[in-house]
Amino acid sequence: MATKSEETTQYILKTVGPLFNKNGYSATSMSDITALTGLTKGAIYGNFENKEALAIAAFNHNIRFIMDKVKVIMKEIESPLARLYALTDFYRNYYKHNINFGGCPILNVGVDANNTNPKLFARVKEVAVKLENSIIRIIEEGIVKGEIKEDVSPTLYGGRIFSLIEGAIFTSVLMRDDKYLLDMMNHLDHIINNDLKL
Amino acid sequence: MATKSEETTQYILKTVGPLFNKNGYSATSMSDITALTGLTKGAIYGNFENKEALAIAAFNHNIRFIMDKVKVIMKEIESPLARLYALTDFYRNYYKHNINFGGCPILNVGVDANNTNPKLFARVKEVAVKLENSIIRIIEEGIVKGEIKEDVSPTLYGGRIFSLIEGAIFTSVLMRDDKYLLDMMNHLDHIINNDLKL
DNA sequence: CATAAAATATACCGATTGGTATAATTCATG
DNA sequence: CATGAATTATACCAATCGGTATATTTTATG
Repeated sequence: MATKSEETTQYILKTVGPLFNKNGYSATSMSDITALTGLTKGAIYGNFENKEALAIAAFNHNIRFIMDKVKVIMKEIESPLARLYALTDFYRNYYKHNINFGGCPILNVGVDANNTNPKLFARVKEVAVKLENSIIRIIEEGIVKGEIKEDVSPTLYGGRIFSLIEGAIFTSVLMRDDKYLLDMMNHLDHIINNDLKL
Repeated sequence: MATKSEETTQYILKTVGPLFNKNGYSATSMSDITALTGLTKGAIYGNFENKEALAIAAFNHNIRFIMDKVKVIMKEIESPLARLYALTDFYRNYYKHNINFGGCPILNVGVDANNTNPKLFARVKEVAVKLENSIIRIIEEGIVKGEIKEDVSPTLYGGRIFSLIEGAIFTSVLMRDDKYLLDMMNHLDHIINNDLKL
């Protein structure tokens, strides 16, 4: 049980996470990392194979950082429809909670790693599919439980809701204004009420 | 009239445009640029002050490359409502026409330059606002011409449509599947028909 | 508290980075 | 077609890049 090493590993990840999320892979140098963490290359390379492995680990850490909050909220709610409304509420608060963190890791790394870092990009895609599927499963469950219309396509609406959220995060982070995200969540509530809700 | 220099300038921009759009600012080196163009540093730095100025010029070139196509389409159409439908049709074809080009420059550079390159980021924001405003103006004109409901907020729907499009492009480029973009344009048509159309 | 192992720091590596001074070449024009 | 100006190529710069070998320090344990 390498306690000390595991501690520094976690310290590095939580410190470097926002840095990678804000600056991207190429714009983040190992010197930036040693400077911000206050550690030396020995400590970094003692715990991570190379920069790429560190970036992937940091991305995973960032995702868990956000998704753990969602899971806590979702665990309390059994109704699929209520879970969808909870999702819009979660993203209503997303901007103010995540702007200093650099916005959405899926969006940032999805754009950043595309065409430049295949391994990192593959991991982002994996997480995106997972997230999309979790929305799809909520809708499917809603249909089974008789809360959502039977003729609704879970895959179609799952992908649509995912795109819709990412787009609104992008615009709000770009414009430095959460109004886009807030309005989109109103629109999403409207979709739930009119298209999904039975 | 510096003809030769202006020719190389344009050649550099059209060659380097897709490179910057796909790889981003930091991941694109001057060596990449000289290699791809077949020119030397003398030619590059003879026509552009530095890498940053070249990246901004490349972004502007990329934007014009796409927006010129939109303008050509829009010029033929006088009805605001018809112009909105033409917009959804334009983005239905967007993926297959732009995937080799690297997707949407506003999305890519908006994410890439955020927190890392203030000048480039300011330019992206400027273009995004301009694009958003052009959608807003279509809606405003639609209200004036009695094609769109009077109680519709042009700014709200302008921002919403912008976010919606960018989000769908992101997901389609991430997933390497244009189904997200196609479905979102169906959804956008639905919004136009139900929320906007009088 | 001695000791071996684990973890971190130090010093260094070749390669590449963006950028520049200057040489060579191509260009337009009288 | 000679000539000066505009343009591009060459050779080089210090700084930084990601990464590594080794020395030092810290840690856990008998």
